Amino acid sequence: MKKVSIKDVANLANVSIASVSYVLNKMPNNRISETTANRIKEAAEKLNYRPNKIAKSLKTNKSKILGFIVADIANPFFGQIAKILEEEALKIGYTIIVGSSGENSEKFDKLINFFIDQQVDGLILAPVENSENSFIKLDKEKFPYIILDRNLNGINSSGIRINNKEISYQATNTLIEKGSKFPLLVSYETTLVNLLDRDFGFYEALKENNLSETEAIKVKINNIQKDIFNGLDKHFKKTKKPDAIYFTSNKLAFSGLRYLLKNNINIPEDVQIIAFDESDAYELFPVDISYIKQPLDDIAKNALEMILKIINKQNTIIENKKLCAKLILRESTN
Amino acid sequence: MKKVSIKDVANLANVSIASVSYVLNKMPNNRISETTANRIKEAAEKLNYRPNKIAKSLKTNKSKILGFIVADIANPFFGQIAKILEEEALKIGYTIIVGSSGENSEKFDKLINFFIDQQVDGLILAPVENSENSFIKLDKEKFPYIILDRNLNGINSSGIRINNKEISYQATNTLIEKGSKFPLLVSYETTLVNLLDRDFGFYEALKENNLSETEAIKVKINNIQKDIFNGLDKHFKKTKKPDAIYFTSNKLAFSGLRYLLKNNINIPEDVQIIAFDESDAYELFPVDISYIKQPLDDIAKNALEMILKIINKQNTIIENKKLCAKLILRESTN
DNA sequence: ATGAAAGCGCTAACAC
DNA sequence: GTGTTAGCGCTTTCAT
Repeated sequence: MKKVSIKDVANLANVSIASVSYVLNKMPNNRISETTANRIKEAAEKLNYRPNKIAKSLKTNKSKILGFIVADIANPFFGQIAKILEEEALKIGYTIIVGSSGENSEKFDKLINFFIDQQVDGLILAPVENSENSFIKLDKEKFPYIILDRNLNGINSSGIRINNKEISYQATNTLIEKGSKFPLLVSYETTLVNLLDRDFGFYEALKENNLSETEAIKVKINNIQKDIFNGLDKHFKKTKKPDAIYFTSNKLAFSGLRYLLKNNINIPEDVQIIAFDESDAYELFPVDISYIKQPLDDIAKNALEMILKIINKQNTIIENKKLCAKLILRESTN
Repeated sequence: MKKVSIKDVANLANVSIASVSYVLNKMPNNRISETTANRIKEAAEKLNYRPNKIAKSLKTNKSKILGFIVADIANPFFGQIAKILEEEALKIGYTIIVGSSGENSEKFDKLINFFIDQQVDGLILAPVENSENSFIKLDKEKFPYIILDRNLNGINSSGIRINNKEISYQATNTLIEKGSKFPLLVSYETTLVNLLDRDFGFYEALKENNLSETEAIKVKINNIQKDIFNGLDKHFKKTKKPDAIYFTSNKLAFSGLRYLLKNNINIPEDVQIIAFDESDAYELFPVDISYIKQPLDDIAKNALEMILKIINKQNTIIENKKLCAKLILRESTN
């Protein structure tokens, strides 16, 4: 069963391939009479003609493929965004290819190259630590890309992010309002600015309320479980135990809650909890956890819109969109 | 900054484009002397030449892109497989594009068409209910594809699946051995054979042990939470309450465990639990849940291997690989 | 050992 | 209103 090409359609309809192309691409139709147009459409239908996108891409120099590089596609946060991205892209004839960097800057760079070789029209990137060089290269080649979710020191590119600092401030303030005197921060040991902003928001709230800083638990990104168990163990063996915890990511909350569960620490009586990110998993925890809900849908849709603008050169200036996360209060904060 | 093409490399190296192609594709090297080869490599390096895969695809009629259609990429089961698939594919120069059907046969068919138009070399498909026609069409066009995870009545295609019936039998048997007299089945109302097999395994174990069948809870795929809450409510208000539950998917377990938690039903004292699929979420549940672990890594790797074989016509017969899931026993079964 | 050239399927400028 | 044709960047056959 040979593939049918534009030539076959032209033959059957007794027209030139140019006419077929014109009709099937719905060009401004002062060309081609309605009768021939119909003849062409019928022929295409009859032969079940499927235009070859590869050939089209080669000619137009547009692949209509977008690359999306995340830290880990198996993380529901990125999974959810990928899903929406893919659905929205499909509607306008774009395809998304996804790669997982695993927080590794070499893999990250390799994926970028692979995707560019694949002739993607643009990239949506969630940077990893030490990936600055990848961005410098992209900028030098003027390759269309945007940054999603994260932030790199010294790299100023268009991107979609959320109000990390403000929402963290708000979350911490809430903990304090509800009575916390010794709130504990559990966050990453990182240089990623978006994550550091979450810390800043926390500390700002402390300062504002004249609370002294307790030593935060700073977790290595590839040693989450252990670092958290050890850290919490230390804090909860003190006489002055934390009475509230702010987890700056779903994965951190995950391990942390597990610790609290195993050690019979009561929420919210002994400690209040607020965690960044929504998670299905919270539903299986005995206490409904208060959390910060990111606008995943908006993030994905805005990202798509922004990268398309850049590809089509409707945007020459650097644009930074900051979307608003929402604090969802439940049992774990009274 | 114009893109550099094979022509530019040829010019700089003072050779024909054919020679460039030969050298860069590492053809059997009785052609081209080592000196010219080096000259070409240097030129390519210097110009930072990146072969255009689109052009190559057009010529070779191979896109090196594989389509992967799942029910929901945000479901960790599929997310995990997608991740491994993508990583393995990358190693051999293939790209994976993923689509989510949302259990909708129309969307499923649309994605297939979209991916074929995209010139994918082959498809890895997780069928949805009533998607038989899509497969009949694919078979008619002899388009390379394999089926993953699921099974459709009347469709006999190459695929990767697991021992649903056997492992379900084993799980149920375990529940009974540990003392259950009234095990309850919570599964889907579906025609998907792989899921029905899980039911069969359950019933077979009952029969073998001369236990009478309790009325199973059959959940509609788009109304999981409600159906389960209502179903369990009914069962736990009877005098003859279930003393063990077998959930045939992670999503079912999810809602079910939530019910048990909210209603203070003790595990394993009141009911034992076994659930299909691993889940991070179980880690936040007060009791460690026994579960059936699917060999995700093997599933993905075998799927890739199998579709490649079919694409390269090394396989003309229909091959069905059945991988073995593993029962992981923890607290919820004593 | 190397080059010339055809052609993959399409778009779009140009010709009539 | 419709056809002719160049050419996108590459692979590969055939010639030399």
